[in-house]
Amino acid sequence: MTPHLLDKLNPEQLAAVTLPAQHALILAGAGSGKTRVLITRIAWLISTNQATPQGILAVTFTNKAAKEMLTRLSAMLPINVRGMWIGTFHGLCNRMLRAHHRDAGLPQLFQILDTADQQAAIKRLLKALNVDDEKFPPRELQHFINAQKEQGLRPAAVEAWDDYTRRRVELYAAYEQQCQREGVVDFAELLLRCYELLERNEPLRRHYQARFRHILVDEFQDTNVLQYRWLKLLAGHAEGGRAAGLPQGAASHDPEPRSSGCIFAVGDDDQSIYGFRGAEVGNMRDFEREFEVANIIRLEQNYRSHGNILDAANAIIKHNERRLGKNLWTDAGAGEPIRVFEAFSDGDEARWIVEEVRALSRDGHTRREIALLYRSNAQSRILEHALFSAGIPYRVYGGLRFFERQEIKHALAYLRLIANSDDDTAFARVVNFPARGIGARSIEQLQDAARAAGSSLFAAIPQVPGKAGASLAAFAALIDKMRPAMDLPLPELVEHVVELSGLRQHYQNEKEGQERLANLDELVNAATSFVAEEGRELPESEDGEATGEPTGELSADLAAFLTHAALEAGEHQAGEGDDALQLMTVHSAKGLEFNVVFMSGMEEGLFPHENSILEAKGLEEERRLMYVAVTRARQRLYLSFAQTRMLHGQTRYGLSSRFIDEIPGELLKWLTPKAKKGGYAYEAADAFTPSPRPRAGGGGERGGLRVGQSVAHAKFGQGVIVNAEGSGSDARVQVNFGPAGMKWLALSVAKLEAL
DNA sequence: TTTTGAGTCCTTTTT
DNA sequence: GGACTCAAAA
Repeated sequence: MTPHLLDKLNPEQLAAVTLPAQHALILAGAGSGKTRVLITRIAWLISTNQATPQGILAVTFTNKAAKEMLTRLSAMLPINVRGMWIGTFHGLCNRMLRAHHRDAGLPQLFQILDTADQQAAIKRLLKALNVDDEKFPPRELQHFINAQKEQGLRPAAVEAWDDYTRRRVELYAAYEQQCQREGVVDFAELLLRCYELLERNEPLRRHYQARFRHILVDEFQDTNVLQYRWLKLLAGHAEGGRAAGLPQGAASHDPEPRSSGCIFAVGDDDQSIYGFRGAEVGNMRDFEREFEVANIIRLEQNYRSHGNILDAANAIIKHNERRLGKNLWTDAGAGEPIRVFEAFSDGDEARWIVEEVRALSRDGHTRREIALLYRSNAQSRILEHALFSAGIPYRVYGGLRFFERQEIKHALAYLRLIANSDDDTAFARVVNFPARGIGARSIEQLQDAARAAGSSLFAAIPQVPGKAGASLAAFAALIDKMRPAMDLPLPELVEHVVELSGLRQHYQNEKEGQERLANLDELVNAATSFVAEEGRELPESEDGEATGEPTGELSADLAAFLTHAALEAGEHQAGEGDDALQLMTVHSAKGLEFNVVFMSGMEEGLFPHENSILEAKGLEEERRLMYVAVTRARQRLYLSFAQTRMLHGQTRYGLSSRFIDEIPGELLKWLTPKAKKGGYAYEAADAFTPSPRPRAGGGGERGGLRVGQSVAHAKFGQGVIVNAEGSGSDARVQVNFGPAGMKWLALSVAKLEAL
């Protein structure tokens, strides 16, 4: 027992940590010590012998959070956390599927498709079935399939209302067959397959139910339908109606005796920002009702931010209607006001940030403690450019991840082919890369042969006659030649494959190949550190699986590495230890905190993003995102926006974000003169041709129209011009008509009346 | 078959 | 601004 474990907790935190073994819901505001409560709870359960490390399952959403949990836990307790079931939903499901791959109907070395792989697989499928990808855009189909899976729906269970959807369901079914044949699994499939495994296999389900006495869930507000059902299954909570979408109710109390664990869920409905990928805030309410949660504890004291920052966050989130309700407070002082800066252009904004960062550095702030946040990844480029020119070290999270770079994916595809030659996605990726004279026609022949034989592309190679067949056979020979290298240690295997595949040679010959070569070397390093990594989980052997398989331990290394590459694509970052400025999207900033936060791009259409402005639901999610952004800051918060911004090669004119207006004025300190809304916009009257350095205010106007101008339209009603492009007779304006939506109107056609 | 160049669409956020 | 697709030329 570690007596000082509970020392520094406040009464609410203490109550949460030491709750009896019942279902519990902790509503934890930003910075209220949520993670701390979760970790201390685990430590407390173990050190008071209420649970064994093996009896605990703790699940998070990001690898970052899972890793942190493991580190902090091992600092608290003198135990080996290695074998513990702590990880992301995807990671834990993967682990379960690997352990019971046969019961789950998967090959032992099944591969995981990331988003790009999945899209490639769908494109390949559409091509093979001769489906018009104009009518069924791969991206859209991908979303459709994932959405169904996240609802827990197999093709047979999807209700198709129209022909279009019926066809999409057919394609969904075909996609499933393809994946099954190739032995690959996409992200959503990991969860669904694991859920079905537990649901159908009663002994297995009982085994895990009996084992996991305590199930702890971080960021519960981000769970989707399927994840919630998975949790229910593990906690032995019977599902109501089996049919999808049926509200339970009939079976609200346990038919099975309580032979299983209880759920300790921690969440903050105000920080639910993953609705776009199926997260259901409603799960919090459902959980409360279905599990008859007696213990709801609110953690409202914030230990992170100064008062002004917190007041701003509270003021913003108050504009949302659907809330469980909670108000953060702090006993730290009010602190500094929130600084607001208006820039002429995105470039000016970036340069101003650079200057401000320099000043902060002079004042003794560490760069590591300064974060630069933005709404979308595309915004990072201009910031990076300015920082790079200024010689300020920085580190970008997210964006193009290491394992998503093309040269890395190519190398991994060779490795995947070695592990599983049926992996057609990997096959298609590298069969002609580097170029070896196998073009579209040869592939087509091969595909026909494969379809006729019902086999994978690789297996169908001997079927192809002639010259194409010879080239293909040479490729097959190449892969076969690589295979013995599986007996080498992983880093050497990677090195070997980079060499034999001709990738190294290829990039050496390429003009821009230097960086790619460096990345391939980095991949070897990544393999080295992966093998050396201490905290890596060992292959599960408790259920007698994974014995007697022909595959040796080394290929288990390979499989684990490939899994790591797919599941933890973002984890591998160079320059981790440096004192660098932190750049990331608001989404990836969740769960982190910094002394100083710059929130850039505070413009209507960007933040809130124009795609979400129209529906209340979308806008509320944007607002929660803003709430997350604001609450990342401990001492100082900057909000900045630009009047013009380059977006997809076009100049866009922005208004300041409504979220700035939602902060009480007395909390703000304008670093530039505050203009009246709509009034500051320079007139774009010159037929809206963007001028390089727009003048502010004044000047003549044409037809009384300019960005920020209120207008009236006969059909759509009143609105505000938010954007403009083109000139002369091509001039078009984008108008936000509020309830009637966002419209692009040609000035020569639409009759707009200036108000 | 491969390479190159013009043209198109894109972009929200992540495991 | 860039990744990707498709057409024409080597």
